[in-house]
Amino acid sequence: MANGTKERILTAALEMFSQNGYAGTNIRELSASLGLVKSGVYKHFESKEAIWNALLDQMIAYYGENFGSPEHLPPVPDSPEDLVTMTMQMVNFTVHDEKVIMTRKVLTLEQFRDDRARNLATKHFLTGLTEIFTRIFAGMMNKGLIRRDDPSMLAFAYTMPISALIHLCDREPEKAEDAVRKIEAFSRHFIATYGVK
Amino acid sequence: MANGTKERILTAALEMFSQNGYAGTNIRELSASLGLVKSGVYKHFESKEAIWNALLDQMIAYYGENFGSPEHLPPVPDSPEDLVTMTMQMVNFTVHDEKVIMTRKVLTLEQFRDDRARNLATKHFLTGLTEIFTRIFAGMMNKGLIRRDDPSMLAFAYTMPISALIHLCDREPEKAEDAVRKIEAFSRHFIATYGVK
DNA sequence: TTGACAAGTGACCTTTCGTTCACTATAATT
DNA sequence: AATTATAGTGAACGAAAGGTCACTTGTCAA
Repeated sequence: MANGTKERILTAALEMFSQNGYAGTNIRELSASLGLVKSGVYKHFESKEAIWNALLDQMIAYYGENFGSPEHLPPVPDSPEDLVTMTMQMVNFTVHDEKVIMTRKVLTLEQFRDDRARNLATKHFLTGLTEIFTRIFAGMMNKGLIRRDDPSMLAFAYTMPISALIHLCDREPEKAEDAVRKIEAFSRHFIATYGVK
Repeated sequence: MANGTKERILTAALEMFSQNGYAGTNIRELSASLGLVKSGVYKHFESKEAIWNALLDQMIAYYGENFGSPEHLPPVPDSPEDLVTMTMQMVNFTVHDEKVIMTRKVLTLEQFRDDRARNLATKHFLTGLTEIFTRIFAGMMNKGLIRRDDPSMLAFAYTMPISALIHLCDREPEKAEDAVRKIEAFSRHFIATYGVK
């Protein structure tokens, strides 16, 4: 006993919420997937909503630690090819990491119902990505790698098409390979457009 | 009697599904919002799933008629400013039309559960938009308005940031004005980048 | 006028849901 | 050794879900 069941419940909840949404998930299945009976869950959480809130706490904390913090910023690329490489590393991680995939799906499914999910979704899908690449592009402009321009506009123009293809991977995983290739092609096209010759 | 109740049910279903999702919607509330009792709904649809399927049929047909058909393509702009104007017309419509908003939300919420919703979501959010603007940019290249380049790549690069901000409007309607302004700024930046001088 | 039918009602059924509770087994504490 | 806390069980509960059915009512065709 006493074996991190609370964590296992949260993991299972993430999995089920990301597949069926909050309303489409029931405690019976959730506990069964952990090999225990549904009342056992209530020894660790007082309600379904408490599970949801704890999961959101965890997601918010995870995001803050891994994406929201300034010290976790990727280094400024040294060459156009470096930007492509760095981008593809990030993309390959985010497209294949199960936990990150499920987090995106949950935020997608609950963004209209829960305020915290709404806010985190906007960070995850829009402002967070843009902020990271604003710094990157500002750095690359200083290094003379890309033409001087509004770095936040470039970041927006760069990250949103990539984000759209990441969403496609979540929706149709069998298209993931194509999507990743398309991202790389887009990245090269982007650097060809904005890079200095 | 006999007053298009079937249509009214579908309208109410679109509204409720787009707010609470399929699983989060119940027939009692749905019928109550139409001023009738839940068994009345079953005179028009044999089950909740039948409502869902009919709604999807309707959404697919609507998309085919208004976006998927070649004859409904917007004309090729005659100037860079024309592209901005046309874009903002489309954006202002899509961001404010209740039915279109609710359709996007439903597709967002059910894309992981229902195959037809999945396919329509990809069309709606990705391939459909890209195809339309591929033709537009090809036409603009022929007119010498923008530099020769891969039109489908440009269409992708143009539509996805716009799409991301449209999703933001769905998620946080109070930010809609800002988002629309940002779309216009992006559109101008895009044409400044790819337009011939 | 009557008969048929479509549309809507209200009571009811079954299932499933989230949640509670008395109880048990185990491990740690005193 | 006795006690206490923790984690888990299984039965049960009330509410809410989707769905059925006998019945009523209004409309129109024969």
